[in-house]
Amino acid sequence: MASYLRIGELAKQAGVSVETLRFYEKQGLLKTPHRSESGYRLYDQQTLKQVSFILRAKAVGFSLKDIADLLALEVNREQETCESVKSFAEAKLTEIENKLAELMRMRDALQQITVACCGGEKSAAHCTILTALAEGESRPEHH
Amino acid sequence: MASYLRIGELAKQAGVSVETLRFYEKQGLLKTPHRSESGYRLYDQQTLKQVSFILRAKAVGFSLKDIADLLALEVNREQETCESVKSFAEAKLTEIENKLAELMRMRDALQQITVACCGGEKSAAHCTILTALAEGESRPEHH
DNA sequence: CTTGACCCTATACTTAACTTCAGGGTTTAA
DNA sequence: TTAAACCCTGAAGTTAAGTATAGGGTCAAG
Repeated sequence: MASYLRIGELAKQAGVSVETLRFYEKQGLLKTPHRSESGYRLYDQQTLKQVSFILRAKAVGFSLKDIADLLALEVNREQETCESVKSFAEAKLTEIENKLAELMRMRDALQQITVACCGGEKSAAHCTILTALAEGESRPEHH
Repeated sequence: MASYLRIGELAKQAGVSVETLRFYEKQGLLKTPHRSESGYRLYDQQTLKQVSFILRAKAVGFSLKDIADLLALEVNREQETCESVKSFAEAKLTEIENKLAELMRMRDALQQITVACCGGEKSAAHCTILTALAEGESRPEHH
C-alpha cells in the first residue's frame, strides 16, 4: 500500500508547509521526486524520514548547508572518496560532542534553577542561569 | 585588578566583532554597560561569561530571543513570579532533553558511518546517514 | 599638534531560511 | 460543468542575525 504521496500530504505528515518542501528541493536537501503525468510531485515514504531528519538536525543548530552535506554522506566501500567522507564525518562528530557537552551544562544549570525556585532547600535567594552555570565551574563563589 | 574592558578588548576575548556586541546590547542580551567620561562602553569580566554563554546557546539552536529569556531567568525566592519562572525553565529543560536525545542519535549514526568507512567489518557497501539512523530506530519523534 | 588606533551613533546592506504573491493548470465531488 | 481544493513556476517580500558604511569624537605616541 503506502503508495506515492503528493506534496500536500507529505507536508502535512512532516509538519511543514508545501512551500518549504519545494524550497528544500531547490536547495538540494531533497532529491527531485518523481512526477505524475500532469507534473505533480510524487514522494515515497522514505522522503518523510528525510524531512524529519532535516527538522531535527535544524533544531540542534545545523544549517541547511551542513544538513545537505550530512545527507550527502554516503559510504561506498569501493570508492576512493572514503578518506574525505571519513574526515568530514569525524569533524561533525566533534561538533556534536561539543554541542552535547554544552547542552548538558545548560540542563544542569536549569535544573538548579528549578530546584532553587519554590521549595528549594538551598535557599538561593537570587539565582540566575549564569550563577547556576558558575556553580559547576570548580571556582567556589561566595557572597 | 581586572578592571574595565573597552569594547574592542571584550570583542577580542569573546571572539566576536565589536558590532556584534553593540547589536546584542540593542537586542537586550547585554545590559547597558557603564560609560567613560567620553562615552566609551566599559565592561566588567562578568560580561565575558555572558557573551560566551550567548555563543554556546546559539550553537545548540537557541534563538537570540530564547537566550534573552534564559538570561532574564532570575529566581528571587521572595517573589511571586516564581511559578512562571519555574514553568519556563521546565519548558526549556524539555527542549534541551529533546536536543540531547537527537544529538546522541546523530552521534551514533555518524559513528556507524565512520566505522563502516575504510576498514569496517560490517561491510556496509552502501551506507548513508539515514540508513545508519534507521538501524537504531525505535520511536518516532515530534517537533 | 598631528597621526593612527581606538570609540561613538545612525543607517543601509547582506545572508539564510523561509513566505507570499501572481498567474496559471488539474482533479474530484456535486 | 463548475467550484473547491489541490498542484505548478517564478519572482518578490519577510525575519533573524548580523555586517558594513558614513561621518564623526578620543587618546597616546612621536
